[in-house]
Amino acid sequence: MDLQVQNLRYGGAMTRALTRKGAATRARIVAGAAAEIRERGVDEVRLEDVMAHTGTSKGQLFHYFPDGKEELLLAVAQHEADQVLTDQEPMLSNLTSWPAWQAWRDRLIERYLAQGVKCPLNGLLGQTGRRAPGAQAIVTGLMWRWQEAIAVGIRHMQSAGDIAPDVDADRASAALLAGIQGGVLLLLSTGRIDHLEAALDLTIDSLRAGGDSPSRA
Amino acid sequence: MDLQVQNLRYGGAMTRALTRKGAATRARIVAGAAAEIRERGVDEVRLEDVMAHTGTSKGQLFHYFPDGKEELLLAVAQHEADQVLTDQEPMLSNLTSWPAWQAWRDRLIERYLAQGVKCPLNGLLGQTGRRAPGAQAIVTGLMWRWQEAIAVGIRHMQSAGDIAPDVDADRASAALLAGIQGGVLLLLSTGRIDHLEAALDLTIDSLRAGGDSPSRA
DNA sequence: CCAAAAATGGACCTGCAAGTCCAAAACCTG
DNA sequence: CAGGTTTTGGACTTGCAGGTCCATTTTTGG
Repeated sequence: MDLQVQNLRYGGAMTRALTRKGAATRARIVAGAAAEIRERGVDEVRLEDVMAHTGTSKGQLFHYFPDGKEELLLAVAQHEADQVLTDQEPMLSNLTSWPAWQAWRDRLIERYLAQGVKCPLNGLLGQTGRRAPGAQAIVTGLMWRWQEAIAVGIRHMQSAGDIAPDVDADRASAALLAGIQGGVLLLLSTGRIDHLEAALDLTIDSLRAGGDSPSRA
Repeated sequence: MDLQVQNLRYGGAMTRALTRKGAATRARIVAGAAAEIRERGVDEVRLEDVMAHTGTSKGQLFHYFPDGKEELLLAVAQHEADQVLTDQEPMLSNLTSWPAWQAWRDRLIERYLAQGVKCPLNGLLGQTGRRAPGAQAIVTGLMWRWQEAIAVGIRHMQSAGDIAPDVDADRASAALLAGIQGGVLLLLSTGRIDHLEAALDLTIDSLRAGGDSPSRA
């Protein structure tokens, strides 16, 4: 029945019977839409733009995304969310020494500096987030994975004696992630990278110094 | 010529000749639109919704906002931006002791906890931000005022000897603001207030402890 | 009380972008 | 190659939200 089938499941229903060619087209649409959205913002992108940019027709769009724009945006969101973490590798998974933390920090700065004002997820959160219930889940999942990766790094440093053992890794990683997100947000709105730098450096320095003074429960 | 006139200027052109009644109607539209947007999100709100919610007609909308939706959204953004800082008073302008910082922190938590998922500015930034050039300026201005208020608080604490003098107030306030923004963003996407709490508490604690170890230039 | 200006109501227009439909081509399997 | 399935192209429909327009009412200063 199914020959070269690639089941790509997202929300509830699964897509079936995708030919190799079909899968390629589908991927091309997602990638093209993602690029277009990064460039112009979510609500500035019409389906027609995606068609033009990817060399596809309306029939194809609705063939691969029967629920239309919403489903496409969901796929794009997933695509972009995965990209965010991938872009931080292998640093993010190797926070095992202070130079390694520094390298990760540098990668983040470099990446967002290059990206500039084009943040796909902020837009997708704001706009897809309310419409599609699934987009919320995608972003939440990304944040959770991100924070957990940081927490793993902190715990590793603790086990090596480089971070005080009384630091709450979960709270510290939550704070650091918040600083990153806010830094990116401020980069988006003000165009300056200062906040991201300051948040990263000060929070990491605080971990280095003595970390979480448990003055609060 | 002009009797009871209230000139409300925003971007370039100024609105002229506003009767008392007119000003009231205009204010009612802005407030109603803001409420509607907070409730449903920017792109879910149609002009018709605003009309229904404020008891106005299309003629009125375009009478007070000749440039249509864009101009209205700009006015709403300004309205909401002002509100953000107002909601933090008088705490934000009185960061003169550690209990005062704590009170400010508590107010922030309380406020955003109550507000929950309804963040007007995030949506307005994402959607109006790209369209209208002015919206970007509004948000930037808000962030700048916010950060400056925090910096003033830090400097005050330094002059009182409660924060180490080698702390860079600008960098520290930038980091704290980033933590707040990220915390709110994460509240929006995950529904949990943990990140905001962690960012606030850890950053303030770090200021309390010894602050900015100037290991980096 | 009058004339000018502002405020209001609501019918109407218009463009556009999402979504529908179907017929033709390409493709796979046996 | 035959028959079914997937893929593709593009014309057509549709709904709707933003914006225009003007006629009517209200307000205002003198």
